[in-house]
Amino acid sequence: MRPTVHDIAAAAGVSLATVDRVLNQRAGVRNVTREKVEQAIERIGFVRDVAAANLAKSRVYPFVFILPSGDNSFMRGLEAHVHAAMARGPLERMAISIVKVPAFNAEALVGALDEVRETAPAGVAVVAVESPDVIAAVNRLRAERIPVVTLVSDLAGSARDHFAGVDNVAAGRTAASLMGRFLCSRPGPIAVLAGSMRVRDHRERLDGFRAVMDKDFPGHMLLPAIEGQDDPVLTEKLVGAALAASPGTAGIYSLGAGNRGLITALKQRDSAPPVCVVAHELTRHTRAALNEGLIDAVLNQDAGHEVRSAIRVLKAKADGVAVIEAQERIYIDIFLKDNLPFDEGDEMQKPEQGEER
Amino acid sequence: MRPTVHDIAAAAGVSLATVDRVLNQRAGVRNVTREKVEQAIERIGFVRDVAAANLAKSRVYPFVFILPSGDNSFMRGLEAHVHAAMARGPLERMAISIVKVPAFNAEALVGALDEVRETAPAGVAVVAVESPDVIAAVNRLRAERIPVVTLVSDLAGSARDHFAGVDNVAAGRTAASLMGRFLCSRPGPIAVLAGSMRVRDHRERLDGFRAVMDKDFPGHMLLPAIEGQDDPVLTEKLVGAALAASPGTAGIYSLGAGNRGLITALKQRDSAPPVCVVAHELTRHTRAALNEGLIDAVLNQDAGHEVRSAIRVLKAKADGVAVIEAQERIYIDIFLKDNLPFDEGDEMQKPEQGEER
DNA sequence: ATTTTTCTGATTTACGTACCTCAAATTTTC
DNA sequence: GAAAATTTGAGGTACGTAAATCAGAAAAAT
Repeated sequence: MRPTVHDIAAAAGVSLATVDRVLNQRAGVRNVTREKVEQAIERIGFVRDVAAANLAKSRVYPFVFILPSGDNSFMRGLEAHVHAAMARGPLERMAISIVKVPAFNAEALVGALDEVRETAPAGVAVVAVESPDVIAAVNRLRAERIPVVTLVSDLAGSARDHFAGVDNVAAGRTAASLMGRFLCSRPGPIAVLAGSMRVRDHRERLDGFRAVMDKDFPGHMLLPAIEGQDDPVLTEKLVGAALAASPGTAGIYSLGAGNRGLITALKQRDSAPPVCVVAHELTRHTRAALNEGLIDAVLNQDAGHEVRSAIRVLKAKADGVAVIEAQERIYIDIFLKDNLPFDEGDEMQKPEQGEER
Repeated sequence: MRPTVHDIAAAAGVSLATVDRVLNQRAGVRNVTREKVEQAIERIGFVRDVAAANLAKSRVYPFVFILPSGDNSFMRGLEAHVHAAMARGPLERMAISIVKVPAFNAEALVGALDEVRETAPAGVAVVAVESPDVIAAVNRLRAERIPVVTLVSDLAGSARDHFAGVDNVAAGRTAASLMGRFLCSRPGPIAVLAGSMRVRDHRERLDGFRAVMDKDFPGHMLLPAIEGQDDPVLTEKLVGAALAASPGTAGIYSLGAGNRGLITALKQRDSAPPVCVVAHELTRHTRAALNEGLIDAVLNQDAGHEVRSAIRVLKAKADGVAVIEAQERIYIDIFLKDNLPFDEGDEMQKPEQGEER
């Protein structure tokens, strides 16, 4: 049987009340006594029964997710997963709430972070925007011992506890590696399609992609990035124009949110020589395109994993329990048409009105 | 606030004792009363607080993992992960134990399953061997409402609750797809290296591999499978011989446990024309070979994920709680040298004395 | 040495559920 | 309609921890 607080009291030769004072860092214990108790805890290997403690405290964990608003459908998918977690929240004594802020707006994010801090939550998950002010705001949360997890997009230089997301440089490198090998030394320039170059994860992907392309497949020229602003119509137009301008284009790396427009553009040139396409995020559109052979590979980050991982980490941090690092590492999933997961139960991956990302 | 048993009693107009009798399916309640209580539960949306219930019951979950013995290092890695879970077991009221049976011995497995059943565990995870007797033994467990999860290797036709493992046919298909594209229409036969063709997951991988090769890359002949019995020395000899016999070999698919011998054999022919190699399971040997360019891609199943997933599912089933299907799907990880996870905290992936699988 | 302050002990209640006992009420059986 | 059997109610204790009160002991300050 696991030792209990009573066992500590007995082992330390003090009363239950004193043990409680030490355990819950209440005032009114001399240092000598405190040390005696702490040694006893160490000696008998006591670990607090978190479930019982929560029951006694009738504790709920108020967790806050700060997400960008707007119609980025990857983010909307992420939000759907947070909602799913909210629904099962009560079962695990969690009260998850969502705060939305305008995308890529550091000032608004700082405001949200500070407001959230006032409510003294048990943990905060945030899709970070890079800025010194945001770093400072996150650090203010940490200064009040509120656990912070960055989601999807990390915040380098901050005191955040954890990052729940993929290594985007590695993702870009992998995309280049696949692309280069799939091209089979067929020459021709490579087009890059992004939403906007002002987003860190997109920049990182491009950096990784370019690094491997330059090093391992130097024969290919990288065309300047097309910025489709995640707009299907605009993207289709720009991609069509780019392909017309460089008819010899050998490959396209779609590292952002423009897949739907990209796919439409690709369909309109079926007689043209094939182009090797590597895209990000598995949605119903990219899935279909993979199956049709329009897209050769899709790199995916599992939003559901990211959300659940963030919650697990927040809870562990709130409880002062160690996290299983290996469990919380988010892998880049590589999908070819041959290892697509079955559809069932996949609603979350393909938001209803969602575009491709 | 969540409704409690007291709320049920009030809502149904009965006493706490009666609510308790209904909730815990004790005898001595008329059907009319039972229905009244059940309707009240439904109406106010009561869900049992599992943590409090477990506390009251001082419940521990005795889970049993039945693993094959022998020196298959993938299995030993799996066992290490089970041990890791055992260590954190008490924290979550779990008492995990391991039963080892001779590998691929259906009779021994049946004996183990029946013996385990006697101990009335809260759940059983088993690396299945395919046989009607094993199916029957698993069904006997299920008949006593003991949750059963198959691990790594599934048991088709049984009443097991869940399979914690990858889709090996899809893995084989993916390997073929990568291999075919990486070969860039370079001709030549393809060698297949297996441990033994009597294992279901190996067979499935080969089936998937062959299907895609025949369909999408019909130019390549598949050489008969080399069975290296997971022995490094034997494997090295056989692979060396095979490469010498077919000097034009374009690719090697290592679908089993022979990676260490394979790598040694590959190193001894550095002047020979390059061979495209796709292997299974990321270990320190395959990782190094990836980095050196000896292996082109590694497909991996994350043993840690599988173990933790199995435990989560067993616990959920034992509690009568729904599982999050999307969370429990084990993906095939594809590793190129560009997306290898960092080393830190990776001990479990590379068992100390472990060979390549 | 006395007062004040600080520390410690003993005890109680609570969290939500499980499980037990005993008596009372109700239904069934003859 | 009485006896027997079944069903229900009321109440308590327990699980391991938190949090509180209040009295008493020890230390510090005067």
